Amino acid sequence: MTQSASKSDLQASSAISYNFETVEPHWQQVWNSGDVFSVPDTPPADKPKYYVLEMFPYPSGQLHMGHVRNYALGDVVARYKRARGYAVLHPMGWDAFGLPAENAARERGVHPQEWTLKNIATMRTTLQRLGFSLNWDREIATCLPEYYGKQQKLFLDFMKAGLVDRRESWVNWDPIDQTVLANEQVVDGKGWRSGAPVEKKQLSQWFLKITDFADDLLSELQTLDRWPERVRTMQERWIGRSEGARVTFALHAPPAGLDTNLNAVEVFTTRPDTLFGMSFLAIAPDHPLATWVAQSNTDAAAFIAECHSLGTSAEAVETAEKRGIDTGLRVKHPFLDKDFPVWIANFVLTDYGTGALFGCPSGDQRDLDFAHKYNLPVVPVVLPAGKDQADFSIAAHAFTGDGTMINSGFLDGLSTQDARREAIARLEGMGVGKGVVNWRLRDWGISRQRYWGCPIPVIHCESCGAVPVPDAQLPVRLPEDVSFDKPGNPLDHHPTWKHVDCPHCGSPATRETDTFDTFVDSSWYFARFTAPHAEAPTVRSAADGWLAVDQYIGGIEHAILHLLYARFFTRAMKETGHLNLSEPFAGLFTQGMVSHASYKDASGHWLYPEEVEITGQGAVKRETGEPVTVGRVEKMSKSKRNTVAPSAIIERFGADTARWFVLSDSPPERDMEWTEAGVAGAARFAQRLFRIVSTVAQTVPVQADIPAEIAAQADDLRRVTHRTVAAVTEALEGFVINVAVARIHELTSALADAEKAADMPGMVYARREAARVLCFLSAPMMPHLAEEMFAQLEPGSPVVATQPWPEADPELLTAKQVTIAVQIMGKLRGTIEAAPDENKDDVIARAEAEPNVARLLEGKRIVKRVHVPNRIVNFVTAG
RNA sequence: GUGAGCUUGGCGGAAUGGUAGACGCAGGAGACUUAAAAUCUCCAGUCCGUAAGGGCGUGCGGGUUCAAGUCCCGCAGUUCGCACCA
Repeated sequence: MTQSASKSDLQASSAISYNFETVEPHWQQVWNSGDVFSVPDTPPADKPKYYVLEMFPYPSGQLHMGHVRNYALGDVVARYKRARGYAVLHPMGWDAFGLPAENAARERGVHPQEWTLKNIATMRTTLQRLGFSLNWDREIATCLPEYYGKQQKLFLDFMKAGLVDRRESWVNWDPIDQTVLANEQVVDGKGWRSGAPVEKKQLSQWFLKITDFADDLLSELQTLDRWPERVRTMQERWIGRSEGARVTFALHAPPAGLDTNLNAVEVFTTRPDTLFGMSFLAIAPDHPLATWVAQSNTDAAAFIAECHSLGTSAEAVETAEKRGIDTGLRVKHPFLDKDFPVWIANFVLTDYGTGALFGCPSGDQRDLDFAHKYNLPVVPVVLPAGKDQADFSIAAHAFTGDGTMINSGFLDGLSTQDARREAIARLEGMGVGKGVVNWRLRDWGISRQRYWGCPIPVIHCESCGAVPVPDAQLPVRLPEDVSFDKPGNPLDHHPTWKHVDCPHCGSPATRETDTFDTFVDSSWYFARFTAPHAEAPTVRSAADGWLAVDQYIGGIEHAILHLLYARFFTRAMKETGHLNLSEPFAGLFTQGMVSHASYKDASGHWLYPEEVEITGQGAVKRETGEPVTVGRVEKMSKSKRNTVAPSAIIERFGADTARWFVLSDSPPERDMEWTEAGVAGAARFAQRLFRIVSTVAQTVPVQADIPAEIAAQADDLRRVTHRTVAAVTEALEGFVINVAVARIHELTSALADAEKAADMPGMVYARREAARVLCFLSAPMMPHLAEEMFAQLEPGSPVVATQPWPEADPELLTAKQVTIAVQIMGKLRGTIEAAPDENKDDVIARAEAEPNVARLLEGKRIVKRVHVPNRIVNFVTAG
């Protein structure tokens, strides 16, 4: 035997023991050779289809416990649905493009492709070792041309359909690394890697016009009734529909030399009713008019530069004082014969609305703060209900609620609602404004100045402009011979790759060297899984047959971007004929994180759990015995070193134990804590279950028919068995897997207890029945153990993975005898036994006679007798 | 600021308005063993009581009900998301 100490502890002592090291690979091999998890591209006609999908992993190098939990949950659904007679599509792939591969290349000189493929191989091995019922023949990796080439085709079709745009956009630019940074890569206004101050820079970028679908993406959220409410709410807020008006303010005296299209400033407002309360107009630092002003106004230029240097982090925004600079320009009010100053203000957002607003200090707190700082007038225009105009004024707080209009000319006396309508009507009549719907959602900028991503299939020609790469030249492959010695984008530095002839006119041209945002890759992989090897991006019979995904499972961190982009892509693919549905994910489940205690040694260094030993007195460092501080239970992360590697757990306890533990204690949507004691407990249970079922298999003869004579103990066991079938079924349907686990524990104990009454009539049948049911009920969670037990119990039968789910006999769902609680005034005073659905009067009479109840009822008058069948009797007394 | 969620033993958690604490972890006692591990049996919210039994208990304060962890109103704490969105 070549077992480690810990394994022999668990296994060597007991005569009957589940040897996962040989059993688990054996059944994996049986499943694979029997091809039991494969389904055809076109779903079979004789079964309903079910598509279960977990968010595919980024191949970082090692599977982590969060993955194990995610895929264990998905596998429970897949195996359960298969047993319920569905044709189940359950694929797996790799979200394989992204920055870590480039970082590895720069830091360790390994090529991104090599690094990525090696990671995939490692992680695939771990996943397969866990025994998930996946369609491995559908595996895809987004970094392979077989995938990203089809993505380029989609992009070109989107272009033809007018869903793609190219425009200037502001980016975070790292001047040292010569690269664009995502917002989360900007830390305190500096590049996360270089530490250089980040600059705002305008670049020409590709955009997908997600805002074309804003209305639909919002309204269709209502149809997603199997999505968590909070995810829908988050998306709703992200899309951010608001009704209001656009109003044009003409400059009072446009300065000479000003471009005529800057002669007026357009603002968006949700409160056109408060126009009479205006005291200034504010534009964003990047508004074209601000840029123009800064050319000749050094103070303005300095202010704008300062705004740019300020970080966009939450703290910076929160603490930033409202500041501005008066441009000296003035605009005419549409309704009043007055003009107002134009300020450049740091709190005006460039990319919301029109990047300009009119300030009404009495009706908006930000405007009020600004007015106070710069001594601008505050005119109250909305009178709250119950207030008197004579003594109403605005001090520290703006009034943002509804009321009656005052100081507002023709709007005076109207309600806020009516005033809004009237103001818009007047503006439209004058041709200086209109009612509009404004969206917070912006078009999706997809250009990234990076190597390890899908090349954008466009060629830039001096005479023809941006020319799509012809279909025949797809895929545009990434060159492999690239250098990461220089900062910036290796595609840009490559000596030959970008130089091509224009497909249009044939003259020398250059390839687009930007690649797609990796969110593009994950926006359609669920569709590709339905026909992963096809020439076209999708095959309609496959996609139409399998989609939508019936159950999508993943982390809450993707609640907004990934899910929104995927919803958009599905619509865009529908518009271009690649799909025929709008909503890709009919059901969504967001699982909680896996957390673990964190440990620090005396010098403050984090320690991995395997470096720490928990003793009766506390925690000590395993090697040295020095004391260890046990810190908070936190999400597993490398920085806190509170991670546990799945591969190590599998090696020590086996796949089934790891799976059982992550499913056991906590409800799937909540965070769970990984503990050494917990996983050891799961391992003990696996052994116990195996031992009990094995004992039945080896010692209880087979009896095909239900015996005529059956003792009470055997009947009880049968009732527990059938009730457990019903309870586990209900729990799995409701995704409360921890409860299913608890019910399996109970049946296991009941079967163990039955051994004592092994000789009673009917026990042979009842024990075999319970053992058989345990195989099937535990199979979604511990599939290898289930197969091994079942093979012992019924040798020669087909594998559990291909067998139907057990059915509960309705006759056996009720107990033969029920315990009824007896209360007086709602307080429990005793219990009595009764037959199910026993006559009400008999039950009440016996309840009243229960000794303790009778004692307490003495001398009391019973005014009411409440009887809930099979549950409770409650006496209401008086006096 | 704003939206959503959560709050039950030492811990994770269970509970169609009907015996609160299922199931598990940790703990205690015992059996087996030369011993340990493993396994098995039993105990276990809390307070009073030898016991029978009783008091108090699901964050806090009210309410509805024969009966509230569950429904309603208010408050507190906590977590997460978004955040100068005009």
